[in-house]
Parts: sequence; C-alpha cells; structure tokens
Amino acid sequence: MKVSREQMAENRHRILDAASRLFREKGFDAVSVAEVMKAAGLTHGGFYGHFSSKDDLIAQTLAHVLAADSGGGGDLRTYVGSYLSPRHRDNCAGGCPTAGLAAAIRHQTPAARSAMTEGLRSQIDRIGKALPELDPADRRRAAIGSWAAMVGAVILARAIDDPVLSDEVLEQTRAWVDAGISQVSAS
Amino acid sequence: MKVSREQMAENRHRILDAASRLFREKGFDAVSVAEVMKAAGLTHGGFYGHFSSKDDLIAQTLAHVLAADSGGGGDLRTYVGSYLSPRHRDNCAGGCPTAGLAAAIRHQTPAARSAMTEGLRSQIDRIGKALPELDPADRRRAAIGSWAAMVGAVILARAIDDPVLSDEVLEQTRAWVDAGISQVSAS
DNA sequence: GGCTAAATATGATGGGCATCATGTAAATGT
DNA sequence: ACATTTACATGATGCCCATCATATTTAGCC
Repeated sequence: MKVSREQMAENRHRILDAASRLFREKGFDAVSVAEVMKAAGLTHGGFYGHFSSKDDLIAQTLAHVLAADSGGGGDLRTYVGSYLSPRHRDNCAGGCPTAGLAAAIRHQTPAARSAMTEGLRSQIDRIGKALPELDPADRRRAAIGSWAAMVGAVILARAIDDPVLSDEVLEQTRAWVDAGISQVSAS
Repeated sequence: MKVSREQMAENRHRILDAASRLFREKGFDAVSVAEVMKAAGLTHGGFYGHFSSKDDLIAQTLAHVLAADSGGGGDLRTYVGSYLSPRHRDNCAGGCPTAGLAAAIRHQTPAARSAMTEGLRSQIDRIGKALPELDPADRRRAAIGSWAAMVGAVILARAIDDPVLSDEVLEQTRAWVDAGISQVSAS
C-alpha cells in the first residue's frame, strides 16, 4: 500500500538507522536486506524502491552515519576517555562507525570507500581543532596519531577474548594518548 | 587417491598458507572453502578430511599464522617504519594478520578469538621487550599504545580512498609513535 | 469523488556455498 | 604380494540471500 510522502521519508530514515546499527553490530556481510527491512518495521519487498542494491544501501548508510558522527565539540581528553571505555567497546551497534566498519571498507564499492574517506577526513580535522594550543604541524600529527591509536585500541579490545587484557588495552592506550597530547603540548 | 603421510602433512600446510593469504586479502566471509582448496592445488572434496568445518579452518589458520608472526627481534623504530609503510598497507595478503583480521574476529568462534588473543598477548610482550630502557609500567604502556596506533593506522590507511591522505596517516602515525617512544624514554 | 501513480507486501527465481555421499587409487602393514 | 585403510576427487543436496515479478492499497491530483 502506498504511504504518504513524509511516511516514506521516515521509512527511509528508519531503514538507514536500522542498517547502521545492524552493520556495526554484525558486519556488512552478515546482515541481509530482509533483516534490515524487518528491523525497520517493513518487509523486504519495498527495499528496491529506496535503494538500487545492497551496495547502494551500504554506501548511503555510511554517508548517513558518518555525517551524524559528532565526536563532540567538548574537551578532547573527555572524548578520548569515553571512546576508550569498556562501555564503548561493548556497544558496537551504537558506537563509532569507524571502529566498527573501517576494516570492512576495503571490500566495499568505491562509493562506500569515498564516504568513509570523507568521514575520516573530517574526524581528523575535528580532533585537530580540539588541540588549538599546538602549532599546525604538531596538531596534525597529534590528531592523526591519536585517532589511529583510539580506533586501533577499540578494534583490538573487541577482538580480545580476555576481559583483563581487553580492559588493559583500553586503559593503557588512554594513558598513552593523554601523555602524547600533553608531551607534545609541552614541547 | 591416497597420498603419503608426508605429502598429506605438506598438503595441510599448503591449505593453511593459502587460507592465511586469502583470508587476509578478502576476509573470512568472501573466501569459500573451494577457493582455499583450489589455491592449495587440491579440490574441495578433501577438505573435511583435514578440518571439521570452515570455522575450524579459520581457527587453525589463525593459530598457524599468529605463531609464525615474528615482529622481529630487531630495532623497534625500524619495525614501526616498515609496518607503517605504503608497501605494508598495499600488501594485505602477505601483511600483518592482526591488521587484516582483528576487526573480523568479533564475529568468529571462541576458538578463533582465543587464538587471536594469544597472538596479541605475545605481540605486546614482544614490543615491550624491544623497549628495555623503560621501567616496566612505561614499557607496558608504550607497547600497548604503539601497537594500537600501528594497527589502527594501517586499517585506516587501507580504508581511505585518497592516496595522499592514506600516505599521510601512515607517515604521521609513524612520527607520532616515534615521538611517543622517545618522549617516554626521556621522561 | 474518482483516477492514476506510487509505496509496500507477498511470493518467485536463481546462484553461491558449506557440507555430505560416494567413488578411486595408492600407501601402509603383514 | 595382498588386503585394507585412507586421502583425495567428483558429484549431489539443501539452505540462504540478493534481486525480480506481481498484487494490493492508498496518497495525491483533477
């Protein structure tokens, strides 16, 4: 049955949100189109009215979730602390899309890779802006190095099957990033 | 046809090597059992004589490749430099299994996760041993923080669709890790 | 109010893949 | 040397999934 324009727009939004959560939680391959539609409260039939293919859904979902990805205008240390927390590690579905999906981007279409690239570019810029006390070269290096460590630590912490070591990876990386930012600031 | 004991052992080894390369290059899901066997010079029929399932192959492949993963007894800065090189970024199939597979471990069986955990534990220890000038607490923090940054940077560099930014992520992370190691050493 | 087009539902279709069944020939032990 | 076991090959089987075909209902326009 046909639905109103605004209902359709809301449906589309729900599909993207559902896809975003499911992809982060289970990976692109392990989520079926039908599963996404069901999570959005629809059936699989209407899917191709919204997207031309599953690859198209992936690309649009990435653009959607990376645009929404704030990173916060707040204090960088606070952000690092929450990023490198057990809570974030355990919340794949609602957590950072870069940590959850960056490694899988390699196997996706150019459109998806492009969306991820732009998301990373702006994330690096955002972190850089949170380090105004540094000169531009140090700022760039600190932003990229910190971001790589943060993403890497969450990926490793999620891969590790021992809660003690997993917690340690998060906490030591937090201390390391904090120290790196401070040391550069002091140099 | 039956083959000799040693031929069978060699076949098994070839299967694991082929699987290791294919998994790193294309991911666990995108590689079929038949593809692995073909790459090993066999047909898919004999597979279940060597492994009880594809999941079993994944777990054994991880144990195989992570045991072989040296990380080198050489200089840490040299290792970091080669790890964070465009050459390594572009060589998924032959590159670090952690960078290629860690993010996918989340969706694998407990046996696979356990193999990855042990691999990471020994890798962190190895990096720590390459920092003998630090006291134990700093050493541990530097080892974990550096390793997280290295893995994260390679994953990000591989995800990015712009060679300039991708190269920059590698190079800036290399500089950041170098500086971090030095700063801690000097503190 | 009635017509038309569009959004979604239900129900195929076809291919890929993990796993299994069976055949075959060679290695191993006596 | 022979029997037997066994490692591998060939050839199903059945499931899951992306995509398509068709039906249905209702929004949007006159």
